[in-house]
Amino acid sequence: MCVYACGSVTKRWLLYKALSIPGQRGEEGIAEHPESKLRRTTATEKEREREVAEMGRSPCCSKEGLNRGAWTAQEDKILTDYIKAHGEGRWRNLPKKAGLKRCGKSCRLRWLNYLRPDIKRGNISPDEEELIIRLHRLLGNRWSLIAGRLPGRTDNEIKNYWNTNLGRRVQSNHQTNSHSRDDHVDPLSPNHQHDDDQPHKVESPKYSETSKVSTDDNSVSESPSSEPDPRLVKTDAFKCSKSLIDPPPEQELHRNEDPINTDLAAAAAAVAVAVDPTPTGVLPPFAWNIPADLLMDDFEIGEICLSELLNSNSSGVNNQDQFNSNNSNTSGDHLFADQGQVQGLDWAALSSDCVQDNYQANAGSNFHQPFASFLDYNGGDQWL
DNA sequence: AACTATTTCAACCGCACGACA
DNA sequence: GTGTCGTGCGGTTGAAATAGT
Repeated sequence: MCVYACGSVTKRWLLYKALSIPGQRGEEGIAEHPESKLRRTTATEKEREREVAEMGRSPCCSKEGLNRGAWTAQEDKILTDYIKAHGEGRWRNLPKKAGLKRCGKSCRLRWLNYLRPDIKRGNISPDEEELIIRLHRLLGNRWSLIAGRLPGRTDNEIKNYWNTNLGRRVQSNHQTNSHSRDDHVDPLSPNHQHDDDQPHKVESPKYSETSKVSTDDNSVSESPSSEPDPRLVKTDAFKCSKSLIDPPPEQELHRNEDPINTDLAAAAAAVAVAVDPTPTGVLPPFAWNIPADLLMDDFEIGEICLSELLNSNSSGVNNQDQFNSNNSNTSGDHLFADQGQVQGLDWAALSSDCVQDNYQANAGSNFHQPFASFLDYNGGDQWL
């Protein structure tokens, strides 16, 4: 348990520091926590690594002789200089070439989460916070997708922010709401006055409990009640994995998760990318698995079959061509409807920047209102 | 001031995917 | 079809910082 670890281990660590037991880590000789070192070199761990290696899958790097833990300024500089000179990628070989005693994975993480020049520093703004909440409502714990909508923010940062701030607030707000449903105020809705304006003491659950909210509980963290909001998005259940691409057997679907919410989440994730594809945006493969009738029923998108939207080329250059090509190739068992179903569709509207224009120009004639709101037009200039 | 409890967030881990041989 | 590699993702950990007593 984290509580135990944070308390007693820290105590022993302070004692350890006070006694100045020598320990070296990194080039600046940062002392490593004695227990963490113990933990990381247990026999079972080594055995597991060996087992994995014997099974044919080598570990990402040999962990012996590598620095771990916090990065030093010198290491940062070496990594930054190397990437500036040679570019990103080839992470496995990077440490050796750059002269770093680090795992390639660690280098990648350090670069992506900390050293990248476009990283935005500083606190999460109220606007960003609202965006995170709304995106989380749509996407669940798809941190990388959420981060993709927040320029300069990393998935790790957002994940941490959610786990330490928002998740807890969402949970406590939900409890508040369930006690006073009649007032029709959603404290986390975009229209609600921001919490920063009304500081209040949040009933602080133990940290470990907060973590459990997003991990052990298979539902979205704001919904512990017995009557989940049907729009809510499940979290763990729709991790982008093969299980979503290959439809599970019927009984599997009904095992322990709500397939509707699972598919809605997939739809939401796909739409979030498809509507405004970024250079890094990719169309999630599980888009293929979304039943068209389900989408039609739930989002009332009229002439537009959302599955077409989901399968539209994220580059958005010529979606009609892409559609035709996809349909004629019949490469997969995807869910394209009859092409006639989408006649009259403004293909250009499916490309990134045109969605907003189209909505404004047609006032929902092509994009029916529920769908438009699903895409989350913010009422101003800001689109999700 | 000293100690303890709690929170934050960078880093780590295992797993899964796509590409390729 | 299979195995390996390179990469990305989400969950978890724990050292350090901060708040509370």
